[in-house]
Amino acid sequence: MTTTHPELTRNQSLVLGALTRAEGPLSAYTILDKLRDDGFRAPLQVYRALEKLLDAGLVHRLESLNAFVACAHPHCHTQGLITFAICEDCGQVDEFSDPVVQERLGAWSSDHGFKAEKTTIEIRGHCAACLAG
Amino acid sequence: MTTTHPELTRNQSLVLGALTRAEGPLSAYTILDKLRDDGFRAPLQVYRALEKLLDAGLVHRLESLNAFVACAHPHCHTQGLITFAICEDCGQVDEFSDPVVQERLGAWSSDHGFKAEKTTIEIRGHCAACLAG
DNA sequence: GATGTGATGTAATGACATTACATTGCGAAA
DNA sequence: TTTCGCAATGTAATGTCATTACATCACATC
Repeated sequence: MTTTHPELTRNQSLVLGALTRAEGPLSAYTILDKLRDDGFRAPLQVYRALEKLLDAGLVHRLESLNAFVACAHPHCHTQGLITFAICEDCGQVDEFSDPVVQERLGAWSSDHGFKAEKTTIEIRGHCAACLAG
Repeated sequence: MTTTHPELTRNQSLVLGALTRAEGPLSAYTILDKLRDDGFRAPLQVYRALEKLLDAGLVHRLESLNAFVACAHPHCHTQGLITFAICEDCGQVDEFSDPVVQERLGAWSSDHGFKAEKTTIEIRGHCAACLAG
């Protein structure tokens, strides 16, 4: 079994490349600036590519930052519920998945007849490296 | 012992009032529009009031909506970690706190030497009432 | 009365995202 | 092969969210 992503278009590859090279989240407009030399001119070119990459699970959106980051585990199937730990000093993002958290939030939803579509968990703080500084 | 909030200024009271009357999240600009008749003219008047209300724990910011909501439990002390369940149909927001979730995220932070400052958990979906619709 | 501080008023700008519409490239149906 | 349809793309304009900069006011303290 392989996780077959649909072939990426040129624009999608460029955006994914920019996010992968950057070791941290980028805003759509920052991506746009990085891709000017590749012919990008307008925000929509970035947002359209991001939409597909998000659907494919290759990129995540960080709601508390209004920014985007390349998935740390692009080979795996889309995980269930991902938590992001974001360092406010260096910008690094750690991505992990806790089954107990997922189970507890799922239980609340069940108990309340709530149908969850998308769950965001983001921890803002300071990573070990920066604390050691 | 009582949780004494500093007295609210006129602008802060107006903003809190608008959020309390609205039974759901409001954007800063929506609040501004609602308070035109009370003399509000500029976004900053709203954002300044929101800042204090957020600090006091009387209002929450929903990151995935870029909007604000009056706290459902304004009498209690500031809770630890609050999860928001947001209905995409009716806009209603449920607010709850799960100690196990808090414990698990805290454990991850400890394990990784990460110092959490602020954690966001938001579940977007459809509430029971709207599903019954 | 002079001074300092926190709240307020106003304008301008910056940052993030979407709508609207024209065009292009390419595969399938005729 | 031509035509049709559709997805991707290009471009401009606009909408939405948030902050910076600076002037003013209210009021307590000295």
